[in-house]
Amino acid sequence: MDLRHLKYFIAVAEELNIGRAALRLHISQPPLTRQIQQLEEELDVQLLIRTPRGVELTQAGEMFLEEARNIRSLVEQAIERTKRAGQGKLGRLDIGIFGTGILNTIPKLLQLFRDDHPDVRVVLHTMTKNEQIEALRQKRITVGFNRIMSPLPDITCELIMREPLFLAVHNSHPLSKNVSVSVKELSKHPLVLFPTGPRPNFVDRVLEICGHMGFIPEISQIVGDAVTGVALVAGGFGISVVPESVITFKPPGIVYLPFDDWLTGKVDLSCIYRKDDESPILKAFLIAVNKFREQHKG
Amino acid sequence: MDLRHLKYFIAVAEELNIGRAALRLHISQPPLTRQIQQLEEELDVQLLIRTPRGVELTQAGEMFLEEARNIRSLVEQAIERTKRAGQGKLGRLDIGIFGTGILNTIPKLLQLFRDDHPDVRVVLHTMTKNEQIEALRQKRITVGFNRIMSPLPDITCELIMREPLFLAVHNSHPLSKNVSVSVKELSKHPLVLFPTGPRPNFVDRVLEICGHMGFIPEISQIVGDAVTGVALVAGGFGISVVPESVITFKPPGIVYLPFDDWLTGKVDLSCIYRKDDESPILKAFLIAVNKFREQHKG
DNA sequence: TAAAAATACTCCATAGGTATTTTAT
DNA sequence: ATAAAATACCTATGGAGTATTTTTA
Repeated sequence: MDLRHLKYFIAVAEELNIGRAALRLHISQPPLTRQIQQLEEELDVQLLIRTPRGVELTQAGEMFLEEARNIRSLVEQAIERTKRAGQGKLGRLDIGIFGTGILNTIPKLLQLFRDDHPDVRVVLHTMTKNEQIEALRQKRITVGFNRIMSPLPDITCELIMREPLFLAVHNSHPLSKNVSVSVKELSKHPLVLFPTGPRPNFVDRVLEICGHMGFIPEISQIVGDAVTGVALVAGGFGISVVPESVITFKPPGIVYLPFDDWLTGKVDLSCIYRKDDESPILKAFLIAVNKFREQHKG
Repeated sequence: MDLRHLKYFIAVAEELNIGRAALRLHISQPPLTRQIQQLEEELDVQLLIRTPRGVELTQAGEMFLEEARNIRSLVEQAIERTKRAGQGKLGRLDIGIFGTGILNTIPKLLQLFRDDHPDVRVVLHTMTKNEQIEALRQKRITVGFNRIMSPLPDITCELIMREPLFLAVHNSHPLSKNVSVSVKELSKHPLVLFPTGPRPNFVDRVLEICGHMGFIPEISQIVGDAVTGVALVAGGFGISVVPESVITFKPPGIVYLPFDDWLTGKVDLSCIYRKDDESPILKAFLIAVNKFREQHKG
């Protein structure tokens, strides 16, 4: 039995006349008769009662009609869903996240993606950079987010945006009276940096910037994440440097200041994915990334 | 697309290797490759990622696999259900009933049928003999039950059992002291008979028996059904004649007596159905009727 | 007797087979 | 270098067409 038999039987059951059904199916009457006979033979069931006016359905025929319609609609649905999945419109997107990107940028980007792909279930997984790479390779995630990325042969790293850095100080600190500061100020105060975990990371980026300016800062603490770092600053434990994303998080007493020699003071946010990943969902996601860049350029 | 594509795709998705799947399907590898390509082309979707080790599923492939399995099981179920329907094991049996048969005989017979056909829904419709015939012709019912039946060209009437008649008297009545009575006694007391409705019916059967014995009884009342008739006898309104089925209904004060010249005093219970009805459910029912007759003969 | 279904036969599209090539690690 | 998939080409099953016969109310 195949789907043709179902289609033919449904037509016959609806027309109650094999000749008319054949017309509707754009075939001639004899092959339709034979297909129905074949179906009856295969099922070992009489589906139709032949009358001189046409045919009528037996109880088994009624039952098979119902089932055939169910199958037909399930098949149509399967085709539809599969096509949509093939266009990246339906399915699941697993994303690895870590760090400050999640505070502002990533939600905006995901919003953009979900507007175009409401039926894709986006699942976020908090993991370190190395866990992301491992998860990408094992296909547990499709996309990761990172700031500092050494090049890898099998992973593509695509820049999403380049964010300026800000100084975080307590409002009791003398620097807090300025409207902007120089990177050189970092040499004069103990620094709270983040994150802990595998290097290189944002800590090294800050050290690199200081290096460009010709000094090595004094690090008072390295903490797990930006929120903890800012909380320490709010508690008077020194000053810190944060990407722009973080300034939406502003506990009492915290002041964020731009760097006036900020040209050097930037940090990237990138997304990473498997080089050999051709999946339509990833393609769709990268289109959203491009849109996001368009919106945030300049 | 047809069911072959689903079967093939499921095999490939399960083996994750086209060659192995082809072995399992007892076909060679190239046609299987082509069928899968055809499927992908038709759906305009990449279902498989070809690797040097075999294949793996894309997200769309995973989705289609799930759908394909659903369809396959629905098809299997459809075949199974239709076959069972074709054997009269599944479906619905509409039965027209009327009169005293329902008190004892019909329930026993239905019990027999349902033991063998638990998945056939038996629906009882109370209707007069003429309504039964009309309903049979319109296929609203498949079987009817009757006691007195004039032959019809399109309806078969099949005897189920021949029941002896009993006299129903009140225990204050002189006849109630006997162990059995003669039909002739019916000439000496006013008779309560049933049913009302289209003739000929049980009333005529009783008159016929009396006629054979050479007298015409005095009819005090004709009531709708046996239960009403017996109730009247219990209330002292005369005596009545009932088929054996009725004696399970025994209100206080009622005594049932067999006829000692009972050879003439019998009444039939028959089932009726369309002569041209070939449905397996009717066949199954008639098998149950035969079984019932076997059990009750002699 | 007339409308519909069934049968007889013919043709060709396509599923499947064999042999071989291409591909990707 | 190897295992698997893809391609090329051939064969033959069976679906569809035309003409005709059978059926039954």
